[in-house]
Amino acid sequence: MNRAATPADPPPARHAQAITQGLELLQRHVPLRKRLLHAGDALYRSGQDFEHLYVLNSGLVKLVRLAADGREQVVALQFRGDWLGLDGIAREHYGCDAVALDTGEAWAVRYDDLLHACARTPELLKMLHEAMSREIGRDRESLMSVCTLSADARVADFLRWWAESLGDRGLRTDQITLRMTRAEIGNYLGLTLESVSRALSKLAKHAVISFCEKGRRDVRIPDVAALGAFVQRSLAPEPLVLQ
Amino acid sequence: MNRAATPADPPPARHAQAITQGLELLQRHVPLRKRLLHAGDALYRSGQDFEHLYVLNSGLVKLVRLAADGREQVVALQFRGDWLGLDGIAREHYGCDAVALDTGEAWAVRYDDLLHACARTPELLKMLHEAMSREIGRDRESLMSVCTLSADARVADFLRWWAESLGDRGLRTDQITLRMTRAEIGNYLGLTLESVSRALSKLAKHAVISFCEKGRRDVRIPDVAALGAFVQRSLAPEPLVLQ
DNA sequence: CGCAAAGTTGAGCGTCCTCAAGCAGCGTGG
DNA sequence: CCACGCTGCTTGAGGACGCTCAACTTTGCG
Repeated sequence: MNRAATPADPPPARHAQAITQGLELLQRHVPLRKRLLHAGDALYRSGQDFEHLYVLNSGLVKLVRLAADGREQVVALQFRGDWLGLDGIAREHYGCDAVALDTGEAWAVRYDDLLHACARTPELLKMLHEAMSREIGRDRESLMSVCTLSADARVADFLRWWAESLGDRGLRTDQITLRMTRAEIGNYLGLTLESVSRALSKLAKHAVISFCEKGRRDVRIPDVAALGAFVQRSLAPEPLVLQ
Repeated sequence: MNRAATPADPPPARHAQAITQGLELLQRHVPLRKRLLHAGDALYRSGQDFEHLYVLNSGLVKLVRLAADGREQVVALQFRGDWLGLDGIAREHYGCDAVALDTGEAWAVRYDDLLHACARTPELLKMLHEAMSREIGRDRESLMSVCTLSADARVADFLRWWAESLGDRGLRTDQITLRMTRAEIGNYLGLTLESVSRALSKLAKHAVISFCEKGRRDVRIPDVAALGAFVQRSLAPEPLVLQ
Protein backbone atom coordinates (compact mmCIF):
# COMPACT_ATOMS: atom_id res chain seq x y z
CA MET A 1 0.00 0.00 0.00
CA ASN A 2 2.96 2.24 0.61
CA ARG A 3 5.44 1.03 -1.92
CA ALA A 4 7.17 3.64 -4.02
CA ALA A 5 5.96 3.95 -7.57
CA THR A 6 8.66 2.63 -9.86
CA PRO A 7 8.30 4.17 -13.30
CA ALA A 8 9.04 1.24 -15.63
CA ASP A 9 7.47 -1.57 -13.68
CA PRO A 10 6.79 -4.85 -15.54
CA PRO A 11 3.51 -5.88 -13.87
CA PRO A 12 1.40 -2.79 -14.53
CA ALA A 13 2.65 -2.82 -18.10
CA ARG A 14 0.77 -5.99 -18.92
CA HIS A 15 -1.89 -3.99 -20.76
CA ALA A 16 0.69 -2.04 -22.71
CA GLN A 17 1.76 -5.14 -24.59
CA ALA A 18 -1.81 -6.00 -25.48
CA ILE A 19 -2.30 -2.49 -26.83
CA THR A 20 0.86 -2.63 -28.89
CA GLN A 21 -0.06 -6.04 -30.26
CA GLY A 22 -3.51 -4.78 -31.13
CA LEU A 23 -2.09 -1.86 -33.03
CA GLU A 24 0.25 -4.17 -34.91
CA LEU A 25 -2.59 -6.51 -35.75
CA LEU A 26 -4.58 -3.62 -37.11
CA GLN A 27 -1.70 -2.30 -39.14
CA ARG A 28 -1.08 -5.71 -40.62
CA HIS A 29 -4.62 -6.47 -41.72
CA VAL A 30 -6.43 -3.24 -42.43
CA PRO A 31 -5.57 -0.41 -44.78
CA LEU A 32 -5.12 2.69 -42.71
CA ARG A 33 -4.19 6.28 -43.18
CA LYS A 34 -2.00 7.80 -40.49
CA ARG A 35 -2.77 11.30 -39.44
CA LEU A 36 -0.57 13.56 -37.40
CA LEU A 37 -2.38 15.61 -34.80
CA HIS A 38 -1.50 18.82 -33.07
CA ALA A 39 -3.20 20.24 -30.02
CA GLY A 40 -6.47 21.77 -31.10
CA ASP A 41 -6.87 19.75 -34.28
CA ALA A 42 -10.27 18.18 -34.80
CA LEU A 43 -10.14 14.60 -36.02
CA TYR A 44 -13.81 14.80 -36.87
CA ARG A 45 -16.75 16.89 -35.85
CA SER A 46 -20.19 16.22 -34.51
CA GLY A 47 -22.72 15.69 -37.25
CA GLN A 48 -20.16 14.84 -39.91
CA ASP A 49 -20.83 11.71 -41.96
CA PHE A 50 -19.49 8.62 -40.31
CA GLU A 51 -17.08 6.66 -42.45
CA HIS A 52 -13.91 6.12 -40.48
CA LEU A 53 -13.04 4.83 -37.10
CA TYR A 54 -9.82 6.11 -35.61
CA VAL A 55 -7.37 4.42 -33.34
CA LEU A 56 -5.07 6.57 -31.33
CA ASN A 57 -1.45 5.55 -31.64
CA SER A 58 -0.17 8.38 -29.50
CA GLY A 59 -1.33 11.61 -27.97
CA LEU A 60 -4.50 12.52 -26.17
CA VAL A 61 -7.92 13.34 -27.55
CA LYS A 62 -11.05 14.71 -25.92
CA LEU A 63 -14.53 13.90 -27.14
CA VAL A 64 -16.96 16.78 -26.84
CA ARG A 65 -20.64 16.34 -27.24
CA LEU A 66 -22.59 19.34 -28.50
CA ALA A 67 -26.25 19.73 -27.71
CA ALA A 68 -28.62 21.51 -30.05
CA ASP A 69 -29.07 24.24 -27.45
CA GLY A 70 -25.36 25.02 -27.30
CA ARG A 71 -24.36 23.06 -24.26
CA GLU A 72 -20.96 21.43 -24.56
CA GLN A 73 -19.88 18.39 -22.62
CA VAL A 74 -16.54 16.66 -22.56
CA VAL A 75 -17.68 13.06 -22.46
CA ALA A 76 -14.43 11.13 -22.76
CA LEU A 77 -10.66 11.32 -22.91
CA GLN A 78 -8.83 8.89 -25.11
CA PHE A 79 -5.29 7.58 -24.87
CA ARG A 80 -3.09 5.35 -26.99
CA GLY A 81 -4.95 2.29 -28.18
CA ASP A 82 -8.40 3.80 -27.71
CA TRP A 83 -10.89 3.91 -30.55
CA LEU A 84 -12.64 7.06 -31.66
CA GLY A 85 -15.87 7.51 -33.53
CA LEU A 86 -17.64 4.46 -32.16
CA ASP A 87 -20.76 6.46 -31.41
CA GLY A 88 -21.07 7.18 -35.12
CA ILE A 89 -21.76 3.61 -36.16
CA ALA A 90 -25.41 3.59 -35.19
CA ARG A 91 -26.41 7.02 -36.44
CA GLU A 92 -24.06 7.20 -39.42
CA HIS A 93 -22.92 10.57 -38.14
CA TYR A 94 -20.38 11.27 -35.47
CA GLY A 95 -21.95 12.20 -32.16
CA CYS A 96 -19.03 14.24 -30.85
CA ASP A 97 -16.15 16.45 -31.77
CA ALA A 98 -12.84 14.67 -31.37
CA VAL A 99 -10.21 17.26 -30.54
CA ALA A 100 -6.52 16.60 -29.93
CA LEU A 101 -5.15 17.90 -26.65
CA ASP A 102 -1.59 17.11 -27.54
CA THR A 103 0.61 16.15 -30.44
CA GLY A 104 -0.07 12.60 -31.50
CA GLU A 105 -0.98 10.22 -34.27
CA ALA A 106 -4.33 8.72 -35.12
CA TRP A 107 -4.91 5.91 -37.57
CA ALA A 108 -7.96 6.28 -39.75
CA VAL A 109 -9.68 3.05 -40.74
CA ARG A 110 -12.62 2.89 -43.08
CA TYR A 111 -15.35 1.10 -41.17
CA ASP A 112 -16.20 -1.00 -44.23
CA ASP A 113 -12.59 -2.03 -44.64
CA LEU A 114 -12.45 -2.94 -41.01
CA LEU A 115 -15.52 -5.15 -41.28
CA HIS A 116 -14.06 -6.95 -44.26
CA ALA A 117 -10.81 -7.50 -42.44
CA CYS A 118 -12.71 -8.71 -39.39
CA ALA A 119 -14.40 -11.36 -41.49
CA ARG A 120 -11.00 -12.79 -42.33
CA THR A 121 -9.35 -12.14 -38.99
CA PRO A 122 -11.60 -12.86 -36.03
CA GLU A 123 -9.01 -11.45 -33.66
CA LEU A 124 -9.66 -8.05 -35.16
CA LEU A 125 -13.34 -8.34 -34.46
CA LYS A 126 -12.60 -9.37 -30.92
CA MET A 127 -10.43 -6.30 -30.55
CA LEU A 128 -13.12 -4.02 -31.89
CA HIS A 129 -15.76 -5.49 -29.62
CA GLU A 130 -13.52 -5.21 -26.62
CA ALA A 131 -12.86 -1.58 -27.45
CA MET A 132 -16.57 -0.85 -27.59
CA SER A 133 -17.26 -2.82 -24.46
CA ARG A 134 -14.53 -0.99 -22.59
CA GLU A 135 -15.88 2.31 -23.77
CA ILE A 136 -19.28 1.47 -22.36
CA GLY A 137 -17.70 0.50 -19.06
CA ARG A 138 -15.66 3.68 -18.96
CA ASP A 139 -18.63 5.92 -19.67
CA ARG A 140 -20.53 4.33 -16.84
CA GLU A 141 -17.61 4.75 -14.51
CA SER A 142 -17.69 8.45 -15.33
CA LEU A 143 -21.37 8.63 -14.60
CA MET A 144 -20.82 6.95 -11.28
CA SER A 145 -18.09 9.41 -10.31
CA VAL A 146 -20.21 12.39 -11.17
CA CYS A 147 -23.29 11.03 -9.42
CA THR A 148 -21.75 9.76 -6.21
CA LEU A 149 -18.64 11.79 -5.42
CA SER A 150 -18.08 15.23 -3.94
CA ALA A 151 -16.14 17.81 -5.92
CA ASP A 152 -12.84 17.06 -4.22
CA ALA A 153 -13.28 13.32 -4.55
CA ARG A 154 -14.23 13.65 -8.19
CA VAL A 155 -11.00 15.45 -8.97
CA ALA A 156 -8.99 12.93 -6.97
CA ASP A 157 -10.72 10.06 -8.74
CA PHE A 158 -10.06 11.72 -12.06
CA LEU A 159 -6.35 11.95 -11.36
CA ARG A 160 -6.32 8.36 -10.13
CA TRP A 161 -7.99 7.21 -13.31
CA TRP A 162 -5.61 9.23 -15.46
CA ALA A 163 -2.56 7.80 -13.70
CA GLU A 164 -3.99 4.32 -14.04
CA SER A 165 -4.56 4.88 -17.75
CA LEU A 166 -0.95 5.92 -18.14
CA GLY A 167 0.15 2.91 -16.14
CA ASP A 168 -1.87 0.58 -18.35
CA ARG A 169 0.11 1.94 -21.27
CA GLY A 170 3.43 1.39 -19.60
CA LEU A 171 4.01 5.04 -18.81
CA ARG A 172 5.06 6.54 -15.52
CA THR A 173 2.20 7.21 -13.17
CA ASP A 174 3.98 9.43 -10.71
CA GLN A 175 3.74 12.49 -12.88
CA ILE A 176 0.90 13.73 -15.02
CA THR A 177 0.95 16.62 -17.40
CA LEU A 178 -2.63 17.78 -17.52
CA ARG A 179 -3.15 18.83 -21.08
CA MET A 180 -6.47 20.44 -20.30
CA THR A 181 -7.46 23.72 -18.74
CA ARG A 182 -9.26 23.76 -15.42
CA ALA A 183 -12.37 24.65 -17.35
CA GLU A 184 -12.11 21.52 -19.49
CA ILE A 185 -11.51 19.31 -16.48
CA GLY A 186 -14.43 20.93 -14.72
CA ASN A 187 -16.68 20.45 -17.69
CA TYR A 188 -15.79 16.76 -17.81
CA LEU A 189 -16.43 16.35 -14.09
CA GLY A 190 -19.51 18.51 -13.82
CA LEU A 191 -17.74 21.24 -11.86
CA THR A 192 -16.73 24.84 -12.39
CA LEU A 193 -13.13 25.70 -13.08
CA GLU A 194 -12.89 27.35 -9.66
CA SER A 195 -13.99 24.18 -7.95
CA VAL A 196 -11.36 22.20 -9.81
CA SER A 197 -8.71 24.69 -8.82
CA ARG A 198 -9.78 24.55 -5.19
CA ALA A 199 -9.88 20.77 -5.21
CA LEU A 200 -6.38 20.56 -6.62
CA SER A 201 -5.14 23.01 -4.00
CA LYS A 202 -6.76 20.92 -1.31
CA LEU A 203 -5.20 17.71 -2.61
CA ALA A 204 -1.84 19.45 -2.61
CA LYS A 205 -2.41 20.70 0.92
CA HIS A 206 -3.13 17.14 2.02
CA ALA A 207 0.06 16.08 0.23
CA VAL A 208 -1.80 13.62 -1.95
CA ILE A 209 -0.38 15.43 -4.95
CA SER A 210 2.08 18.22 -5.49
CA PHE A 211 2.72 20.67 -8.26
CA CYS A 212 5.97 20.66 -10.13
CA GLU A 213 7.71 23.98 -10.13
CA LYS A 214 7.22 25.63 -13.48
CA GLY A 215 3.56 25.41 -14.28
CA ARG A 216 0.50 24.17 -12.42
CA ARG A 217 -0.29 21.71 -15.14
CA ASP A 218 2.26 19.18 -14.07
CA VAL A 219 1.04 17.15 -11.14
CA ARG A 220 3.24 14.85 -9.16
CA ILE A 221 1.55 11.83 -7.64
CA PRO A 222 3.88 10.20 -5.14
CA ASP A 223 1.40 7.41 -4.44
CA VAL A 224 -1.52 6.67 -6.71
CA ALA A 225 -3.19 4.60 -4.01
CA ALA A 226 -3.32 7.70 -1.82
CA LEU A 227 -5.72 9.24 -4.32
CA GLY A 228 -8.02 6.27 -3.93
CA ALA A 229 -7.73 6.53 -0.18
CA PHE A 230 -8.67 10.19 -0.35
CA VAL A 231 -11.78 9.31 -2.30
CA GLN A 232 -12.73 6.68 0.25
CA ARG A 233 -12.16 9.06 3.13
CA SER A 234 -14.45 11.62 1.54
CA LEU A 235 -17.14 8.96 1.32
CA ALA A 236 -16.82 7.98 4.97
CA PRO A 237 -19.64 9.21 7.21
CA GLU A 238 -17.20 10.15 9.95
CA PRO A 239 -15.84 13.68 9.77
CA LEU A 240 -12.54 14.20 8.01
CA VAL A 241 -9.75 15.39 10.25
CA LEU A 242 -10.14 19.16 10.40
CA GLN A 243 -11.04 20.34 6.88
CA MET B 1 -45.96 21.77 -31.50
CA ASN B 2 -49.35 21.48 -29.89
CA ARG B 3 -50.78 18.51 -31.68
CA ALA B 4 -52.47 15.89 -29.58
CA ALA B 5 -50.50 12.72 -29.06
CA THR B 6 -52.15 9.94 -30.98
CA PRO B 7 -51.29 6.60 -29.45
CA ALA B 8 -50.70 4.43 -32.53
CA ASP B 9 -49.12 6.95 -34.84
CA PRO B 10 -47.31 5.62 -37.92
CA PRO B 11 -44.43 8.14 -38.15
CA PRO B 12 -42.94 7.86 -34.67
CA ALA B 13 -43.22 4.10 -34.94
CA ARG B 14 -40.56 3.89 -37.62
CA HIS B 15 -38.02 2.62 -35.11
CA ALA B 16 -40.44 0.07 -33.77
CA GLN B 17 -40.37 -1.80 -37.05
CA ALA B 18 -36.60 -1.87 -37.11
CA ILE B 19 -36.56 -3.26 -33.58
CA THR B 20 -39.09 -5.93 -34.43
CA GLN B 21 -37.19 -6.88 -37.55
CA GLY B 22 -33.98 -7.06 -35.58
CA LEU B 23 -35.53 -9.38 -33.05
CA GLU B 24 -36.86 -11.58 -35.83
CA LEU B 25 -33.46 -11.68 -37.49
CA LEU B 26 -31.90 -12.73 -34.23
CA GLN B 27 -34.48 -15.40 -33.59
CA ARG B 28 -34.01 -16.80 -37.06
CA HIS B 29 -30.24 -17.08 -37.03
CA VAL B 30 -29.05 -17.55 -33.48
CA PRO B 31 -29.93 -20.19 -30.91
CA LEU B 32 -31.49 -18.40 -27.99
CA ARG B 33 -33.04 -19.24 -24.70
CA LYS B 34 -36.05 -17.18 -23.68
CA ARG B 35 -36.30 -16.16 -20.10
CA LEU B 36 -39.32 -14.77 -18.36
CA LEU B 37 -38.59 -11.94 -15.95
CA HIS B 38 -40.50 -10.63 -12.99
CA ALA B 39 -39.86 -7.36 -11.22
CA GLY B 40 -36.84 -7.79 -9.01
CA ASP B 41 -35.32 -10.71 -10.91
CA ALA B 42 -31.64 -10.41 -11.70
CA LEU B 43 -30.74 -11.45 -15.22
CA TYR B 44 -27.09 -11.50 -14.23
CA ARG B 45 -24.97 -9.98 -11.53
CA SER B 46 -21.86 -7.90 -11.42
CA GLY B 47 -18.72 -10.03 -11.41
CA GLN B 48 -20.40 -13.12 -12.80
CA ASP B 49 -18.62 -14.80 -15.73
CA PHE B 50 -19.61 -13.32 -19.03
CA GLU B 51 -21.01 -15.81 -21.48
CA HIS B 52 -24.35 -14.55 -22.69
CA LEU B 53 -25.65 -11.37 -24.14
CA TYR B 54 -29.31 -10.67 -23.58
CA VAL B 55 -31.78 -8.88 -25.76
CA LEU B 56 -34.88 -7.53 -24.16
CA ASN B 57 -38.04 -8.53 -25.95
CA SER B 58 -40.34 -6.87 -23.45
CA GLY B 59 -40.25 -5.31 -20.04
CA LEU B 60 -37.83 -2.92 -18.43
CA VAL B 61 -34.44 -3.58 -16.89
CA LYS B 62 -32.10 -1.40 -14.88
CA LEU B 63 -28.34 -1.80 -14.90
CA VAL B 64 -26.70 -1.14 -11.57
CA ARG B 65 -23.01 -0.71 -11.18
CA LEU B 66 -21.53 -1.68 -7.83
CA ALA B 67 -18.29 -0.16 -6.64
CA ALA B 68 -15.90 -2.03 -4.40
CA ASP B 69 -16.63 0.46 -1.62
CA GLY B 70 -20.34 -0.22 -1.67
CA ARG B 71 -21.57 2.63 -3.79
CA GLU B 72 -24.37 1.69 -6.14
CA GLN B 73 -25.18 3.52 -9.31
CA VAL B 74 -28.01 2.95 -11.74
CA VAL B 75 -26.18 3.48 -15.03
CA ALA B 76 -28.80 2.59 -17.60
CA LEU B 77 -32.40 1.64 -18.24
CA GLN B 78 -33.15 -0.78 -21.01
CA PHE B 79 -36.29 -1.23 -23.08
CA ARG B 80 -37.45 -3.65 -25.75
CA GLY B 81 -34.76 -4.25 -28.33
CA ASP B 82 -31.90 -3.14 -26.10
CA TRP B 83 -28.93 -5.38 -25.48
CA LEU B 84 -27.71 -6.26 -22.02
CA GLY B 85 -24.32 -7.43 -20.88
CA LEU B 86 -22.28 -5.54 -23.46
CA ASP B 87 -19.89 -4.25 -20.83
CA GLY B 88 -18.95 -7.84 -20.06
CA ILE B 89 -17.28 -8.53 -23.40
CA ALA B 90 -14.02 -6.79 -22.61
CA ARG B 91 -13.52 -7.97 -19.06
CA GLU B 92 -15.14 -11.39 -19.40
CA HIS B 93 -17.23 -10.56 -16.37
CA TYR B 94 -20.38 -8.54 -16.22
CA GLY B 95 -19.81 -5.03 -14.94
CA CYS B 96 -23.32 -4.48 -13.58
CA ASP B 97 -26.32 -6.11 -12.07
CA ALA B 98 -29.20 -6.35 -14.53
CA VAL B 99 -32.44 -6.21 -12.58
CA ALA B 100 -35.93 -6.37 -14.03
CA LEU B 101 -38.25 -3.53 -13.03
CA ASP B 102 -41.28 -5.12 -14.59
CA THR B 103 -42.52 -8.37 -16.04
CA GLY B 104 -40.88 -9.09 -19.34
CA GLU B 105 -38.91 -11.45 -21.50
CA ALA B 106 -35.20 -11.50 -22.24
CA TRP B 107 -33.52 -13.60 -24.86
CA ALA B 108 -30.21 -15.11 -23.85
CA VAL B 109 -27.66 -15.54 -26.62
CA ARG B 110 -24.30 -17.17 -26.12
CA TYR B 111 -21.76 -14.65 -27.27
CA ASP B 112 -19.82 -17.35 -29.15
CA ASP B 113 -22.95 -18.46 -30.96
CA LEU B 114 -23.68 -14.89 -31.87
CA LEU B 115 -20.23 -14.39 -33.34
CA HIS B 116 -20.55 -17.51 -35.44
CA ALA B 117 -23.94 -16.40 -36.68
CA CYS B 118 -22.54 -12.95 -37.43
CA ALA B 119 -19.90 -14.51 -39.64
CA ARG B 120 -22.65 -15.97 -41.80
CA THR B 121 -25.10 -13.10 -41.50
CA PRO B 122 -23.47 -9.70 -41.70
CA GLU B 123 -26.76 -8.01 -40.90
CA LEU B 124 -26.53 -9.51 -37.45
CA LEU B 125 -23.11 -8.03 -36.92
CA LYS B 126 -24.39 -4.68 -38.07
CA MET B 127 -27.19 -4.94 -35.55
CA LEU B 128 -24.81 -5.80 -32.73
CA HIS B 129 -22.50 -2.95 -33.57
CA GLU B 130 -25.36 -0.51 -33.78
CA ALA B 131 -26.58 -1.65 -30.40
CA MET B 132 -23.16 -1.05 -28.85
CA SER B 133 -22.77 2.27 -30.61
CA ARG B 134 -26.18 3.41 -29.44
CA GLU B 135 -25.33 2.37 -25.92
CA ILE B 136 -22.22 4.53 -25.98
CA GLY B 137 -24.24 7.46 -27.25
CA ARG B 138 -26.88 6.95 -24.59
CA ASP B 139 -24.39 6.78 -21.76
CA ARG B 140 -22.84 10.04 -22.89
CA GLU B 141 -26.23 11.65 -23.10
CA SER B 142 -26.76 10.69 -19.47
CA LEU B 143 -23.44 12.17 -18.50
CA MET B 144 -24.33 15.39 -20.24
CA SER B 145 -27.67 15.62 -18.43
CA VAL B 146 -26.09 15.08 -15.07
CA CYS B 147 -23.25 17.52 -15.72
CA THR B 148 -25.16 20.38 -17.31
CA LEU B 149 -28.71 20.39 -15.99
CA SER B 150 -30.29 21.53 -12.74
CA ALA B 151 -32.26 19.07 -10.64
CA ASP B 152 -35.62 20.05 -12.10
CA ALA B 153 -34.35 20.01 -15.65
CA ARG B 154 -32.70 16.65 -15.13
CA VAL B 155 -35.99 15.12 -14.09
CA ALA B 156 -37.81 16.75 -16.98
CA ASP B 157 -35.17 15.53 -19.41
CA PHE B 158 -35.42 12.07 -17.93
CA LEU B 159 -39.15 11.96 -18.51
CA ARG B 160 -38.70 13.34 -22.02
CA TRP B 161 -36.18 10.63 -22.79
CA TRP B 162 -38.40 7.93 -21.36
CA ALA B 163 -41.39 9.07 -23.40
CA GLU B 164 -39.22 9.23 -26.49
CA SER B 165 -37.99 5.70 -25.84
CA LEU B 166 -41.55 4.49 -25.61
CA GLY B 167 -42.40 6.38 -28.78
CA ASP B 168 -39.51 4.77 -30.64
CA ARG B 169 -41.04 1.43 -29.74
CA GLY B 170 -44.45 2.37 -31.00
CA LEU B 171 -45.96 2.83 -27.57
CA ARG B 172 -48.00 5.74 -26.32
CA THR B 173 -45.94 8.61 -25.01
CA ASP B 174 -48.65 10.52 -23.21
CA GLN B 175 -48.59 8.30 -20.18
CA ILE B 176 -45.67 6.75 -18.36
CA THR B 177 -45.80 4.29 -15.55
CA LEU B 178 -42.60 4.87 -13.65
CA ARG B 179 -41.56 1.44 -12.55
CA MET B 180 -38.92 2.82 -10.26
CA THR B 181 -39.02 4.42 -6.86
CA ARG B 182 -38.02 8.05 -6.40
CA ALA B 183 -34.83 6.76 -4.85
CA GLU B 184 -33.95 4.78 -7.96
CA ILE B 185 -34.69 7.69 -10.25
CA GLY B 186 -32.64 9.94 -8.01
CA ASN B 187 -29.75 7.54 -8.01
CA TYR B 188 -29.79 7.43 -11.79
CA LEU B 189 -29.88 11.22 -12.04
CA GLY B 190 -27.46 12.02 -9.25
CA LEU B 191 -30.16 13.43 -6.97
CA THR B 192 -31.77 12.51 -3.69
CA LEU B 193 -35.23 11.05 -3.65
CA GLU B 194 -36.54 14.23 -2.07
CA SER B 195 -35.19 16.32 -4.92
CA VAL B 196 -36.86 14.03 -7.44
CA SER B 197 -40.14 14.32 -5.57
CA ARG B 198 -39.89 18.10 -5.46
CA ALA B 199 -38.98 18.28 -9.14
CA LEU B 200 -41.99 16.16 -10.09
CA SER B 201 -44.24 18.34 -7.95
CA LYS B 202 -42.86 21.42 -9.64
CA LEU B 203 -43.38 19.97 -13.12
CA ALA B 204 -46.95 19.18 -12.15
CA LYS B 205 -47.46 22.69 -10.79
CA HIS B 206 -46.26 24.08 -14.11
CA ALA B 207 -48.68 21.70 -15.84
CA VAL B 208 -45.90 20.08 -17.85
CA ILE B 209 -46.98 16.77 -16.40
CA SER B 210 -49.80 15.58 -14.19
CA PHE B 211 -50.33 12.63 -11.94
CA CYS B 212 -53.01 10.10 -12.66
CA GLU B 213 -55.36 9.59 -9.77
CA LYS B 214 -54.56 6.34 -8.07
CA GLY B 215 -50.84 6.32 -7.43
CA ARG B 216 -48.08 8.84 -8.03
CA ARG B 217 -46.21 6.50 -10.29
CA ASP B 218 -48.32 7.13 -13.33
CA VAL B 219 -47.37 10.33 -15.04
CA ARG B 220 -49.41 11.91 -17.77
CA ILE B 221 -47.49 13.90 -20.34
CA PRO B 222 -49.90 15.93 -22.42
CA ASP B 223 -47.12 17.27 -24.62
CA VAL B 224 -43.68 15.72 -24.71
CA ALA B 225 -42.22 18.82 -26.36
CA ALA B 226 -43.23 20.83 -23.30
CA LEU B 227 -40.72 18.83 -21.29
CA GLY B 228 -37.98 19.84 -23.68
CA ALA B 229 -39.14 23.44 -23.48
CA PHE B 230 -38.99 23.28 -19.70
CA VAL B 231 -35.39 22.08 -19.91
CA GLN B 232 -34.50 24.92 -22.26
CA ARG B 233 -36.18 27.48 -20.05
CA SER B 234 -34.21 26.29 -17.06
CA LEU B 235 -31.02 26.77 -19.07
CA ALA B 236 -31.89 30.32 -20.10
CA PRO B 237 -29.96 33.08 -18.32
CA GLU B 238 -33.13 35.15 -17.92
CA PRO B 239 -35.10 34.51 -14.75
CA LEU B 240 -37.98 32.06 -14.91
CA VAL B 241 -41.38 33.58 -14.32
CA LEU B 242 -41.81 33.63 -10.54
CA GLN B 243 -40.46 30.31 -9.26
C1' DC C 1 7.58 44.82 -22.30
C1' DG C 2 2.71 44.35 -22.46
C1' DC C 3 -1.29 41.93 -23.37
C1' DA C 4 -4.22 37.83 -23.24
C1' DA C 5 -5.26 33.54 -21.35
C1' DA C 6 -5.08 30.53 -17.46
C1' DG C 7 -5.11 29.86 -12.62
C1' DT C 8 -5.83 31.02 -7.62
C1' DT C 9 -8.30 32.67 -3.84
C1' DG C 10 -11.94 35.02 -1.24
C1' DA C 11 -16.82 36.51 -0.13
C1' DG C 12 -21.56 35.86 -0.66
C1' DC C 13 -25.27 33.33 -2.23
C1' DG C 14 -28.28 29.67 -4.12
C1' DT C 15 -29.30 24.99 -5.05
C1' DC C 16 -29.62 20.82 -3.40
C1' DC C 17 -28.86 17.77 0.57
C1' DT C 18 -29.99 16.41 5.36
C1' DC C 19 -33.06 15.61 8.80
C1' DA C 20 -37.61 15.26 10.26
C1' DA C 21 -42.55 14.86 10.38
C1' DG C 22 -46.64 13.39 8.32
C1' DC C 23 -49.45 11.00 4.79
C1' DA C 24 -50.94 7.38 1.53
C1' DG C 25 -51.24 2.76 -0.25
C1' DC C 26 -51.19 -2.06 0.86
C1' DG C 27 -50.66 -6.61 2.62
C1' DT C 28 -51.05 -9.17 7.12
C1' DG C 29 -53.14 -10.93 10.97
C1' DG C 30 -55.83 -10.40 15.17
C1' DC D 1 -63.24 -5.68 9.21
C1' DC D 2 -60.05 -2.66 10.76
C1' DA D 3 -55.79 -2.01 13.30
C1' DC D 4 -51.14 -2.42 12.33
C1' DG D 5 -46.81 -1.98 10.25
C1' DC D 6 -44.19 -1.41 6.20
C1' DT D 7 -42.71 0.94 2.29
C1' DG D 8 -42.90 4.74 -0.63
C1' DC D 9 -43.94 9.62 -1.23
C1' DT D 10 -44.44 14.52 0.03
C1' DT D 11 -43.30 18.71 2.19
C1' DG D 12 -40.87 21.80 5.34
C1' DA D 13 -36.80 23.88 7.80
C1' DG D 14 -32.06 24.44 8.16
C1' DG D 15 -27.45 23.88 6.63
C1' DA D 16 -23.55 22.71 3.55
C1' DC D 17 -21.43 22.33 -0.67
C1' DG D 18 -20.40 24.20 -4.83
C1' DC D 19 -21.50 28.19 -7.94
C1' DT D 20 -21.13 33.20 -9.01
C1' DC D 21 -18.75 37.21 -9.07
C1' DA D 22 -14.64 39.59 -8.44
C1' DA D 23 -9.84 40.78 -7.70
C1' DC D 24 -5.38 39.43 -8.24
C1' DT D 25 -1.34 36.56 -9.77
C1' DT D 26 1.11 33.80 -13.00
C1' DT D 27 2.28 32.15 -17.47
C1' DG D 28 2.91 32.36 -22.29
C1' DC D 29 3.57 34.80 -26.44
C1' DG D 30 3.98 38.56 -29.90
